[in-house]
Amino acid sequence: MNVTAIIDPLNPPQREAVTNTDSHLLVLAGAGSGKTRVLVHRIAWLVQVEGVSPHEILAVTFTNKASREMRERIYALLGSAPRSMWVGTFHGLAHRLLKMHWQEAGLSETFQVLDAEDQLRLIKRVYNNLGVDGDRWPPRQAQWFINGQKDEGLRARHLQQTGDPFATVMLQVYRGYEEACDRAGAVDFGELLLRAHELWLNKPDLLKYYQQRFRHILVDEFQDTNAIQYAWLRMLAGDSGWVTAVGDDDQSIYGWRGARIENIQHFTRDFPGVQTIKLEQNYRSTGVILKAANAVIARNAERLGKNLWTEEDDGEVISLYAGFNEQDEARFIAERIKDWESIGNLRSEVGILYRSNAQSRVLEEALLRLQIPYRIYGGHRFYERAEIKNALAYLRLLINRHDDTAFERVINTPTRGIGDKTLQRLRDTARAAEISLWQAAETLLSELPARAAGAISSFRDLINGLPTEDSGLCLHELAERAITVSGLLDFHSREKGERGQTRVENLGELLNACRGFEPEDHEQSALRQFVDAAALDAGDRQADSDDDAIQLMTLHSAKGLEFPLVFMSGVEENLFPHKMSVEEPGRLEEERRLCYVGITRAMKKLYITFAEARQLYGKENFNPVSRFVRDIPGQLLEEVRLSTGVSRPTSYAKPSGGTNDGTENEFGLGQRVLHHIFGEGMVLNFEGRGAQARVQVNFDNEGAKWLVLQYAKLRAM
DNA sequence: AAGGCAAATGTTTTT
DNA sequence: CATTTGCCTT
Repeated sequence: MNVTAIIDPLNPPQREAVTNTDSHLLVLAGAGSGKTRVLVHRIAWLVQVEGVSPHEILAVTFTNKASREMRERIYALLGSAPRSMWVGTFHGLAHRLLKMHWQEAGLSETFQVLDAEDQLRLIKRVYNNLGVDGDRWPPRQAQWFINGQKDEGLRARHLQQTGDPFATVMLQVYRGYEEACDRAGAVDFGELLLRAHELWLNKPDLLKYYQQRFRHILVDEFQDTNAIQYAWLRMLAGDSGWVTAVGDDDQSIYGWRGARIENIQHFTRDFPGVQTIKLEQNYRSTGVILKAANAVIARNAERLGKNLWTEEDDGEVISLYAGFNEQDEARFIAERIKDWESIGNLRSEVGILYRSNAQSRVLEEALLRLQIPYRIYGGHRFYERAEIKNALAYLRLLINRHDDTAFERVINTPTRGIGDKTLQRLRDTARAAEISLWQAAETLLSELPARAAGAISSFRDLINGLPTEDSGLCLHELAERAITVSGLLDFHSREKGERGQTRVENLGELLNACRGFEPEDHEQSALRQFVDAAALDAGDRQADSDDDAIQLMTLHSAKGLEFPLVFMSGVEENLFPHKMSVEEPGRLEEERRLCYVGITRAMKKLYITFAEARQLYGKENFNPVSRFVRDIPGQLLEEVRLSTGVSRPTSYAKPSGGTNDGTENEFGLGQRVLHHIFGEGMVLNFEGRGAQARVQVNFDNEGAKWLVLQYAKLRAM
């Protein structure tokens, strides 16, 4: 195989990052600087030039999407699929380890992965058992607490008892939750990492085996690693493994969920002789966009320091638009998109980004009005939908009758007359006798009232009567039987409104996924592997990528993507940076990095928009433009002038008829005005007529005020 | 067991 | 404001 294919498409620092094999490597890869390319080419280099066996390589990412992409690109470059290489997410690899060594890890062979929803349910049950008041201590807070501790590698027994009532309750819940998980053979996401770490900690022989095996460890998005992931990596590397960490401190936006940007510094400290390589040449954006991004991020104090540059031209300036409210902002965006389409561009080349999901609504409405197809990211993903989880629960019961999470989920779905009372009895019995709910149901059959007993025994017969893994049927046939015989399909189809139909469609989609599923190994049944894969992969948010649609998403989910045309919307103080983050400097820096991420998504043209007035949670807010916009040098920005005579949104329309005093002609909505005391501002709203006519103005320095027109002596500007 | 109503609650999200 | 949740009723 030729070396040139590996290194020819690389610039000098990329080449260095690919070929340097005599030290640990820290690759600081700016946005759009070809980081995945470096990872993939480095793997190819190791295999084809250095003669490293794929067997000795472990590459780890954060998302399934990233690991899929890496696999595909390795395959494309090497021309073969190296089966023995471990490529996956932290959670996926940990899961794989725990499956292989379930005994050593102290798990049951059929342990189940809990997703966030399952976890919360279980926590609520622990609350019930312990008699903890859910109103005083919201279960979500306990979930947050537990996950946070696990991210740090801490179990309940590691935590100190303090006088703080909150901490005391949380600790109590954490303990109860750990017990409940153990009893149920359930493992949450954080637990996967924690257990995998402890597995090596407690079984030095196993650790030694993996240390000797994985001589080369490559980590993507290193800035997003949390404490336990870092500890895991460090342990695996030992004294002999070579680590390549690729990341960008400027794109660390997940600190709030445990990611530790400091791991980058720790890496250079903990691994002797780390070579640091910066990738600063950007292949994505115009000069203007990069200069703006650099200017914004430069104001962060805690940086390793990088400056993106490009060989491309400056390109178009960034357009800044001040909408007088969020509807106007959205309308502006939709109109610019119409322009974009009208000159023959694709809609899929456009991304609309926002800080929080709540902002998508108005944007959607505006797009709908102009009949622009869009796709919105976020919300529930495929394997998180109720109907899909119900179907999977039946499949899980097929594999393991003692899967209590699954049992609870479908014992009465579709409803078969097993109420809360019966279920609580099952739980109590199961807990007292340390048996599964399934077993408890068997035991209680004779004691339960006839109706409940009948329902339970028919449920048992139903599950027992379903074809199993070794029935010779293939995966999708098994699944189809399960959802039809159980009555689940029927149940969901009967749901009223559009919902029933979507749910049936989704169940059909699930069968499709079964049909297309390719099992990894042949030791386990396809069914088992499918159920596990579903637990670890939430599924793509939307399947059909062939239709040409605008992409709407939060700034967070935009990381890693790029669009020729980008709208960054709602760029206002208190929204972005979010008001929850402005107090602490550290959190503000993260917001700034988020802004940097947003700007660098744009390839050709960037619009930044904000609203002078915004309805949020039923209250009107007047926020000044974001400080981040002020950080962008003026010559890179062009303020889009409001067209005169902006049409007034219907919600503001006054009752027609009567004489008009002419104010509407003099001061239109969005009109800039000057007041002798308050200075400059923008007209937001009108009220009343004649002598009572009042006008609402958002002054640049004084905020929004209502003024009586006849006294205010406003001058149009 | 389903429907109706009041109350709570509302960054960011992957696994 | 609007959506979700939990509690209550039928």
